[in-house]
Amino acid sequence: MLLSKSCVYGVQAAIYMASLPRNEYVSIQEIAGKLNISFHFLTKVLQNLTQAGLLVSYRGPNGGVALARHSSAISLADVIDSIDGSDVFKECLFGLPGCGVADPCPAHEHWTTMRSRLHHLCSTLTLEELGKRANQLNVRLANAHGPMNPAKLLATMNGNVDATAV
Amino acid sequence: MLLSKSCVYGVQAAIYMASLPRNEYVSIQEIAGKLNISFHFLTKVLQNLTQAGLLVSYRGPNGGVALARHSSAISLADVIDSIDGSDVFKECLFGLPGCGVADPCPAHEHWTTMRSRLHHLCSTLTLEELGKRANQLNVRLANAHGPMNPAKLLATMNGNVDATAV
DNA sequence: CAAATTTCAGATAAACTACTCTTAATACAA
DNA sequence: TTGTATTAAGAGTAGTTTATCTGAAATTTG
Repeated sequence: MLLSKSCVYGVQAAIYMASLPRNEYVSIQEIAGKLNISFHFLTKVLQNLTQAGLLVSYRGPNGGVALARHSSAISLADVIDSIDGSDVFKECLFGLPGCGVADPCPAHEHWTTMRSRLHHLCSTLTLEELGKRANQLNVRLANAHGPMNPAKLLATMNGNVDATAV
Repeated sequence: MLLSKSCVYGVQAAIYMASLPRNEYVSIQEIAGKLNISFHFLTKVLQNLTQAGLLVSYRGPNGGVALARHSSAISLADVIDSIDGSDVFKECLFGLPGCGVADPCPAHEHWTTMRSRLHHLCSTLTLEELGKRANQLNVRLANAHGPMNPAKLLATMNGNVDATAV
């Protein structure tokens, strides 16, 4: 996949925070519960975002994490950058180091135009917009709508997905 | 990265074959040598391509692998499909299973247009074109121009890359 | 037929990613 | 001050990907 799982978790958490009516401290436990993500793992992921200055954190009762800026001032690219690094938007399609105009790979020209479009999309997509969409009917943020029970789990394992493809 | 390393190796090998003046059996050892890839690993990767019908193989002296069709009839997407699977061009940005019009993620609309562009690019980029480009001056296919010696390796580790960035 | 060359197939090892667990540090509340 | 809730930090575990190695099967050449 384009993004690492850590990165996806971070993005999902950020969108969840942006989807709340007000920007306030939310405990990581709550976020992990809503998104069905391992609490301990999410903790580590969100540390990246606080260290990058995208989130502010507060320890102790009623503490948690909150967006450091208004959701309209944080782009999807900001979040991706902080977790997976900016290589996603810079890398050669074949991962060749130093691939550039002076020493290109065969797909260089085609890929750079593609890649800059991708970068532009992620840079202009703000958490505000994504949060608004997340609040719309029939839009979901995480894997399952609720906690997975054994029956559901078995159903998905048998390929019985509850939604149609594109 | 978007593509797995196995997939990149397969693509590089396919482009190398397409860059040759005539389509003939080439030993995997030769390809691995030219591209600085582990011979045994490349062998396993190319087996995927032969099983997918993109290559034909021949055992014994003067044997090897060759393109099963004309290089203009094999797209980059064909090769990617055969190794990494077609999920690359179908997957949700966040990897949510069943993400579609009925049950979308917040980024669904934006991502699908992006993804279809990517798919279109890879489907229309043929090995013929990529092979031609590979034959042009200053275009390279693989990681290093020659085998890496310890001194070179050390130099790159110190950030001394022999090519300029975009 | 024997020897050399090559792909095919499977076992093993190393490296990386994803995840879990434990212990600290911090802040509030009774 | 003691207990509790919360993030921070880091060590440890499991699974996947990447890479290496060995032997077998196939095919040509002498």
